[in-house]
This record gives sequence, C-alpha cells and structure tokens, in this order.
Amino acid sequence: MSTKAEENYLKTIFKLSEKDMDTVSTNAIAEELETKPSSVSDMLKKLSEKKLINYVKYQGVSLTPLGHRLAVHVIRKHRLWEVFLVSHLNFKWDEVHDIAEQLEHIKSKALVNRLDAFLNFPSYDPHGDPIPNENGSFPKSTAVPLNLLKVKTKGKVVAVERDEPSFLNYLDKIQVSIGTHVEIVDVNDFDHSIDVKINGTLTHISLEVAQNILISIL
Amino acid sequence: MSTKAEENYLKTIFKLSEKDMDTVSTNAIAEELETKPSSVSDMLKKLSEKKLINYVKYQGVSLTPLGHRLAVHVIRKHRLWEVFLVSHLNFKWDEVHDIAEQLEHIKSKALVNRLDAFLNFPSYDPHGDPIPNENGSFPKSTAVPLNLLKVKTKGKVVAVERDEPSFLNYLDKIQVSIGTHVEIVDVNDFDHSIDVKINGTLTHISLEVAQNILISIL
DNA sequence: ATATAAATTTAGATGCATCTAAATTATATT
DNA sequence: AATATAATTTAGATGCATCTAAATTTATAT
Repeated sequence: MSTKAEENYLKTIFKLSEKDMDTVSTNAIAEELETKPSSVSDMLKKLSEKKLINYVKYQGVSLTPLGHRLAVHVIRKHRLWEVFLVSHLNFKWDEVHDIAEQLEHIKSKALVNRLDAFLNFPSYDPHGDPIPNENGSFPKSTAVPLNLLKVKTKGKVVAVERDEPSFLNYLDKIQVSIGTHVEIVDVNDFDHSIDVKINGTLTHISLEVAQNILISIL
Repeated sequence: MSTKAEENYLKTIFKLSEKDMDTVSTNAIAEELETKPSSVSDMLKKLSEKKLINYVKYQGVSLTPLGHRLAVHVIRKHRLWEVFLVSHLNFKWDEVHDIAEQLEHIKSKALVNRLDAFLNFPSYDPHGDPIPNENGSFPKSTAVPLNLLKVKTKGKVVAVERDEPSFLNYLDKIQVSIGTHVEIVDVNDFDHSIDVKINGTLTHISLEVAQNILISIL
C-alpha cells in the first residue's frame, strides 16, 4: 500500500519525465515538490526498494512499469475529481487543484470507477488535461503550445499546462478558456511575445503564457 | 490544523460521550479505535494541549467546545459523503463506511458546503443518522431503539446504529431498511429476543440486533 | 484497611517523512 | 588532468503516531 508522500513523488517523477524524456534528477524533484534534495534521496531509496522506480545513485531515476501504473492512477483520480468539482459543485477551474490534491489519495477502486461513470467517462479535465482510462491509457491529442504557431495560424484552445490560480485568473481576464478561438497576428523576435486575436480582440501575451496554452490547429 | 489521527480520536470521544453521558475512559477509546491504551494516553496529552479535550490524568476525558465543534464537523463530512456515495454513485449502504472514513478528512470548507447544497441539504445519511448543519446543530429525532418497544407497538425504521457490512447485510436479508414498517409481536423474557412483523412477515431477531434499529412510533 | 486486580500512564523503541550540516560523487573550467 | 563547483547522498535530528514493557494510580474485595 502506498502512502500519500510516495504517491506525490511518483506523480512528480511522471510529470518531469514527460518533459525531460529520460531520467529525472534529485534536484528537479526537490524543486517541484518544494522540499530538500536530501529528503528526496531518502524517498528515492524507499521507492526503489518498493520497485516503483529505477534508481542508480547519482544517476537520476525513472519509473518502473509498476510505478508508472501507480502514478497514472493517481493522475486519473486527480483529474476525475476536478471534473466533478467543476461540473457538479460549480467550482471555478482555478479553485479545484488544491482540493483534488487531497482527493487523489482516496483509496477505493470502486469509487474511482463509479465516479468516472457518473461523470460520463470524461476524456479531459477542466484544464484540458487528458484523463487516463481504467487501464491507464490516455486519449490521444495533437495539441501544440501556442508559442510554436506561425503568424496567421488559427486554432482553438484545448488545454492549459499550469494550474496555479494566478495563471488561470489571468487567462480568465484575457478571456481564454477551453474552446476559445485564437489567431496568431504577430510574433515579436526580441522577447518572443505574441500578438494574438482572442475571440476577435487583439491581445498581447508573453512567451511564458503562450507556452502554457495548448492549441489544436483549425 | 488537525491531523487525521486527532480527528479520529475526537470523533470517537464524541461517539462514546453520547452513550456514557459524562467522561470517556482511556480503555474505551482504545477499544473503539482498536489501538493500545498507552497510545491513547499519548494522544490525549496532545489533544489536551491543543485545548480540544478536558483531560485530568486517570479521570477520563470530555470534549471542549472547540473539540466538540471539530468532531461534529468531521461527522458532518462523513455523513454527507455517505449520502453522495449512495444517492449518486449507487453504492449500497453497507459499502460506504470505509470510503467515507477517508473522505471525512478532506479539508475544504467550500467543498463540504457545496456538496451539502448539491445533495439538497439532507438531514439524514443512508443509515438514518442525523447530519449536522454548517453550524453544527443536529436535526431533532424522537426515535427509540426497537428493543424498548412494548408488544403490539407499530412503527417505522428511521435509523440503524451500526455500520459494519455484516450487520447491514443481515438487515438486507431480513428486509429491514430505512422506512420499513414494523410491529412488535412478542418479547422473549429469557434472552430478550423479539418476534417482529417486518413488512407483514414475522421475523425473530436478537436483542443485539433490536438495540441497533431505531424506530419512530406510529 | 489492606491486598489484589484493573485501569492508566510513563519510558523507551520503531517507522515514516522531513530537516540541517557534512561528506561524497559528478561535472565543468582552465 | 587537476581543481573548483554543482549535484547528490549520508549522518544525525525532529515531530507524529504508534508499540511493548514497566511503573503508577484507582477501584474492588475480602
């Protein structure tokens, strides 16, 4: 049986693996979890003993198939609860992350699957993140970060890659939500900021914001 | 901020106080929580320092107003989640206790109150137990344990006082659920077992079972 | 009233998850 | 290649929640 802390480490390793591809470093995990590298070392030893990660000292870690399964299952629970909170309890998309962080650790196979059915087997959470099914497979997506689009490209927002309220509130302010239509008007070579038409109105956004908005090209 | 363990102790002290009226003993708490009296002593010290209980060594404990509020709030969450599990996720009444034991520790004022509203402010959980409102007040009930009724008395089941699946499954088997009509036919002076008409059919139940079925007299 | 039994508390450990400070290993620089 | 710097691990603590074993206090019974 896995503890909350173990599950959070696995989730973090999964998340970091998506970006970096290969192995994940102790420091990266520490930063993401806002903890100390020495604490991470301790935990990596434990996860390794439990055969949840491949760990060679000083060489970084990767998830074993078992660890991967567990991580995906926790992510599944997190995202399903977020759907529930937004679609049935009328929370806004910037309010659900912290609550889902708690709910994702509730242990009951039956609960997850019944919740999934109750919600009509959603494929994406309120931030547009894909929800794995019971077997752990994710819905395919061809989305691209907004900053990679060329001028004149049109598309619609399908997901956002951050869940801090500060980011989500900013998106609300500039009227970006899942489904919003966008068109790239100009790209600034100096700071890579972007002029983009959002639902018709021209808006200027930073590279950092653009990187965290995923677009499906129309 | 209260830990899971602290909340479980407060809940247990609350529960035992309802029966025994006055103070609750270390051993009683240990038995209820299936832990050792020495562990209970340790925790009582902690709860006392946090001003959640009144604790005089060797004299038993009682909840302070603060501890009482916290206990009631945890019970509120437990019972609301049980309603959700049964009424929206189609769990049976004997399946929800263990899951609710986990969900009751989720910390979010907004979540509880929105869940309450989503469920239409229910007054009783699937076992007929009263659900306190946001201020901690319980709906009044005039229910009486079945074993205290005299022969010929008619009533209907409004609650059951245990939540072990073994008990609830037995009730299912003898067709007792919330709302079921009963009539006392005979009481056995020797073992205090009872002949009772349940939805018309005569059934024989033990004292222990009768004690845990609450009746509203018609 | 005093001995015995029962209940309760303390002392000292353990496992978990974390920390700081020190030591070790890997990497980057000249 | 030698050394400085950065990354990582180990050593030794701490707080939480628990345990066993021993000591202490309260209750009970002759």
